[in-house]
Amino acid sequence: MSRKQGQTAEQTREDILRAAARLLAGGAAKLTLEGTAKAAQVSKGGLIYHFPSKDSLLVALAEQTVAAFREDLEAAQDPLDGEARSFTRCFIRAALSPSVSGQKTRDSMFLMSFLLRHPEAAAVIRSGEAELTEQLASDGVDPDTLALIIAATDGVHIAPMWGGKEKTAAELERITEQLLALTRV
Amino acid sequence: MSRKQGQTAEQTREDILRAAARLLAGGAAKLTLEGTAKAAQVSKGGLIYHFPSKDSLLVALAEQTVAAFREDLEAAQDPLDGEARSFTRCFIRAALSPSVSGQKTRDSMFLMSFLLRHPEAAAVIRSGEAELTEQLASDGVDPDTLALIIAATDGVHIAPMWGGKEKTAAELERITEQLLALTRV
DNA sequence: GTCTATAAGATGATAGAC
DNA sequence: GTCTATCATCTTATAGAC
Repeated sequence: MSRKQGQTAEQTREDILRAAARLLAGGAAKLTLEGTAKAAQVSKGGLIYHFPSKDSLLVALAEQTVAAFREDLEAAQDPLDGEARSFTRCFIRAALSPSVSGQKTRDSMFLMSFLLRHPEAAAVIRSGEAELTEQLASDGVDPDTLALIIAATDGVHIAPMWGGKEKTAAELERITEQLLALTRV
Repeated sequence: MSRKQGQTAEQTREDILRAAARLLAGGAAKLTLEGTAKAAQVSKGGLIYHFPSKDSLLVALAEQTVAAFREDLEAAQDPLDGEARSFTRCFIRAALSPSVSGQKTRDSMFLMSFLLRHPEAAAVIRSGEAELTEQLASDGVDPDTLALIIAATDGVHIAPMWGGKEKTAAELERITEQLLALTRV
């Protein structure tokens, strides 16, 4: 009894991941298999066919999140910026670009903070983060300045969780400029 | 059958809140009444006497968290700093002082991100945060600079959740100096 | 490849003893 | 003021039909 007959297994898998991400983005306290299945318009059994355990679902979600930021990073590369410390500037633009930050920030922070409470998913996120931190550390920016840059980009994303308003594109632009300037001293 | 005979009700209440905070600080995915009671060395029934519902426990935890930061803020006031924008500097020192940040940051971030998923507790935290934001906004610092300061202090606290190492006292000092300098231009 | 049914365990909350 | 016992509900996961 195939409900999603027109779809490949891969498409159904993505439907499920998208549904789970959407539920968590809203700040839900918990994610249940049944609730996720309903939101993805799949039966609970159907979901479990694709993700044999809850952990496997959360790990897939974490992998998707890490991969998405990697793509944002590559999209933010500026072929004209051949100077020193260009990777750091690329990171700043990727982290603060309105297309990444606008609207999606609060959502992805809720998602991340949820995943970080589940050891297996947390390991995926932390290893992605460690790789990024290492790349940044070896880009030549003064360590204290780099610490400030990383803290500021993280902080921009998290503010909306406290209830702060999302930054406008103009505000993001001005923060981006302040941080970019720090890499050019 | 009073197990905690030597204690006042208030002391038992605090034992329970402390135990709950400790459990959540470790990044636990959920907080159960039974687990909390066990950690506080009280029976489940005993806990429920003090906190009639789980929500009431979480709200008390949120109130305690907000009040604690208020106290840190007052302790960070510098009677010698009578110049303009001194409240912003007070905030920077309070948020980044090693006694507040060291070791406690990751823990309190896990606690906060948990409470923010529970509407009633989240409301307490967000209203405390709104009050603080308003005080900062009216302290005279340029809005874009203030945005950077707030983002950076938030970011310093959250980094350890991603797996980043806690900042050393010296590193905190240098970030503090960079931010304080921004209020004096 | 997706579904139903159900087992097995955990959880929040109540009632009432001491 | 704190405890035990119990209930109703929810949740993950399995087994097996279609």
